Amino acid sequence: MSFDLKKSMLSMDNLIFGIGQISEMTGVSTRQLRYWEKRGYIHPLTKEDGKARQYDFKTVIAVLSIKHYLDEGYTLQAAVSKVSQYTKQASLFHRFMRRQLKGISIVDGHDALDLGYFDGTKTKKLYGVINGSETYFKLLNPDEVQDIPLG
DNA sequence: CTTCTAACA
DNA sequence: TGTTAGAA
Repeated sequence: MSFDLKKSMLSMDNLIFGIGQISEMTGVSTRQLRYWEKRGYIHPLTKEDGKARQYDFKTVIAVLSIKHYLDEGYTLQAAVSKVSQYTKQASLFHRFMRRQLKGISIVDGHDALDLGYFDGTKTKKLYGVINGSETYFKLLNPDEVQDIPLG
């Protein structure tokens, strides 16, 4: 099987954690984690009666995020709401990039995101150039840029 | 030793 | 929420 750039870049999933691990990583008690679950705020991968819960990495991020807002003084409900908004935006961004990111190239001597053909003529591609902290877009013919091998 | 559920502080 | 008991 070949190396999947998008998968490796846009999904740091596949890792599984136990409730104790998440508790240690986030500072949220196992009691709280089970309570948040009952409230419908987090969802274990598996939830068979009497058996240990398993969580994915996304849940770790969610718990850390909720914890962050709780520490800021938000109520649990408000914290979850905040995280939900962020999660939705991240999901949209993720969906877009997963579809549009074709690879990494060199444009103007800098790293650039290959965002694919800009129009239906399949002549020019849109590149997102990254020059240090500065970024800008550029339309170029694919043969005008140097592609960086992936994987 | 860790996690689960349920109940009490 | 913390803690605890007894079972798994």
